[in-house]
Amino acid sequence: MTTGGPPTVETIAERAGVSIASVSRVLNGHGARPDTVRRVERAATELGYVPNAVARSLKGGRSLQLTFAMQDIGNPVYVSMVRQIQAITKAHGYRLLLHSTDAVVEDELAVVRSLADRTSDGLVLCPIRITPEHLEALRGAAQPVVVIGSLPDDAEPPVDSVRADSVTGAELAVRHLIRTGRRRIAFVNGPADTVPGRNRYRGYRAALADCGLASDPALVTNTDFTIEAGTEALHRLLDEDRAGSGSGPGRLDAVFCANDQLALGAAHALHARGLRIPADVAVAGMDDTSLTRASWPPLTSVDLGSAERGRIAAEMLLDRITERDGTSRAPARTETVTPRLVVRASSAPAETANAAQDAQDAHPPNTAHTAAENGQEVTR
Amino acid sequence: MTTGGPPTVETIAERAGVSIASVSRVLNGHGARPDTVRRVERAATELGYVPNAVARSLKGGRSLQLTFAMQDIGNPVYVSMVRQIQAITKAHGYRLLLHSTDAVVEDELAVVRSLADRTSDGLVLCPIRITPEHLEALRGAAQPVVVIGSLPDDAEPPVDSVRADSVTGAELAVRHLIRTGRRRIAFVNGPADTVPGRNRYRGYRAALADCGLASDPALVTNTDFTIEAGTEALHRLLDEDRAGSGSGPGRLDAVFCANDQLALGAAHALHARGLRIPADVAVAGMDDTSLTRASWPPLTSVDLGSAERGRIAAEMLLDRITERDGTSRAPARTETVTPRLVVRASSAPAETANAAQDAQDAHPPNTAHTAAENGQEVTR
DNA sequence: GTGAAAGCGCTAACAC
DNA sequence: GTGTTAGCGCTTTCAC
Repeated sequence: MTTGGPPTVETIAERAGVSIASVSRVLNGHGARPDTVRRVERAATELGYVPNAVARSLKGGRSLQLTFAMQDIGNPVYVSMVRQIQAITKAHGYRLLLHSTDAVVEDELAVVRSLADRTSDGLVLCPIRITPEHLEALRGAAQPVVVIGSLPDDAEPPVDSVRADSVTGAELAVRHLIRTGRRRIAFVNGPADTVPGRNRYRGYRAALADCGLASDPALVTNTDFTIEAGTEALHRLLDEDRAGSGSGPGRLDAVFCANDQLALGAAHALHARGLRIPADVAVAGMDDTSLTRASWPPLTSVDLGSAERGRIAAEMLLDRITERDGTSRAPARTETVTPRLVVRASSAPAETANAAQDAQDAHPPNTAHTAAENGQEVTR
Repeated sequence: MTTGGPPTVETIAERAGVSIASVSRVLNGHGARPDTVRRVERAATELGYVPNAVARSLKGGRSLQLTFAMQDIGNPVYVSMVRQIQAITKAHGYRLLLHSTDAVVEDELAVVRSLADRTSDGLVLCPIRITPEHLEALRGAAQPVVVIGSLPDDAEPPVDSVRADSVTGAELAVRHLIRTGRRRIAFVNGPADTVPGRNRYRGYRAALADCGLASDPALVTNTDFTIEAGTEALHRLLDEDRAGSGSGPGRLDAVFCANDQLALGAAHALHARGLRIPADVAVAGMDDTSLTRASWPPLTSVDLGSAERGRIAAEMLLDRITERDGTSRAPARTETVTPRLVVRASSAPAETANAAQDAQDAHPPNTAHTAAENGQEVTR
């Protein structure tokens, strides 16, 4: 008999005068006599019945939940990923579990291992760094995993992945700065011992070399990915640049930064010194976060496709999950998202900067031009 | 017997040569003979056993999951809430489900009702607006709910809630602007038909009145909570202000904005017109999001405690959940978070602004002073 | 088309 | 202490 708790199939069955099997069938639309359908639906409505999803999961072997794990949701890059992932999982009837690892490796591994607790049908993971332990954990994952980031160039990667092409991205930005007349281009990079740090530096060097410009080590610096660090780094570079101007070809005329936070920090340093952006120094960042529009002048940035990576990761994950119901398992895929330069006022050519400034009075320079217009610039 | 699937208590029991009950006891630390403990733990380790959390939930009646539902994670205010909530739920052994309602009322109601599916042990809800349907749904919620926002001032509110005091918050900002010498203070507000919109306007009016300043309707405007809307709104106000300057006491010397996005937009308009911040026009926003430090000069803003509201909401929810194991149900609580003014360079006094500008060359004006210093200013 | 019954994996009485 | 057993709420054979 039915107790005082929330209604269950049994409660409905009693009320409708049928068996619990019929209740289940009607509720899942598996066909029944019209009369039965009517009585069950009536009872369910009257009792305000809501199926117990946990019991369903246990029986069905699927939780209808997906997990997204990243360092810290405070980073705008992850915010755009979450938005995409959330939208897609929701559209497919999955709930989204959010997990912040706070950049603790052990926590990342724990997330992968906890896939075995059947709480989640799959995982999108943004690791800070891929260690051998990661690879082992991924290989033994109890549920499908998609990694956002760069897996080692292995013959057989353990899981699907989506990566940004930050080498090309950095090249795009630096070429753009050169093409618009800049010659002494500083580079404020993040930590050197990370994959993004290395790749963005490679892109910077490559673009300079391709355009026949020497790369001056005094113009490159590494620091943390924060606004404050960017400000401090640029003050330092400017001090040194001024001090050594006797030997060098003159003051720097552009700053390329490894992400938008650094670029904003750099812009602050320039403002504080009374240097004009872009008339005196052009500035460009990476990631094309919402900060680009918060900055004045609006910040040129390279969109490394954080939203798109989120979307692709979610889709890959859902593919794997539906695939599993099928037969064979396809080999792991690796997708690379094409970067896109978004030009805004912070990198307008120096010669036309003043004219542009006047024009801004009427039309604030929020209009962005993408690399589509100058796609041919991208050679690689 | 055991099939090829993932290991279960039964698999372990067979391997350890004990009953499944003993396995369960050992795994939950309920005491057993040392020998039994050893054998079970050994078997579990060897098999890489991970308990099925879904089965546990079904048996235990708790999912160990909590839900946070808000409009859109893209809004920085929600990001700081999520961070806090995530940290607290994690510390208490709960997973966090994220739900974006996209400001669709029907979706918000669905979230509340879906608490009956036992997928989540509780909900923190940030509704865009509280309708009678909301109240009804909240009253019948199958699990504890905490609302972040203003419930109607009812004798018995349906659930716990945490609210910001944006009336006082707006007053703080406007009083600060007045105290630092501003007299014609414009107000760029969000939509007028929302609770925040109404309250911020009340605070603005109250501060002006208290200081004996007339409030000029021509200085107040309503628009959307976006950067672009802020830019457009301020251009409009400036145009009108200039046009009617014959009758008015002169051009506006400060802008108070109902959130940081609007304030950044307003700052863009000022920059585009060549007006200096804060020398010509002071700017202040609300919410104290990360955008305040992205702006140049750094933006004065009122911290309405989004992080703290998130923290309190999560704690209230956990209280309710543990309480339920106890006896009686305490009446619904309502907490109000005290706003805090964070003064940055965008609102430095006009007279000293130029001197301050020079000082910034050495020390970028990132140092913030909180209302703690001038707390007595808050009279209400 | 419908009902009886098994079983998803686990925990907790209950007897021994 | 330990094993047997019931049962959380649901879906799905399997007979009828």
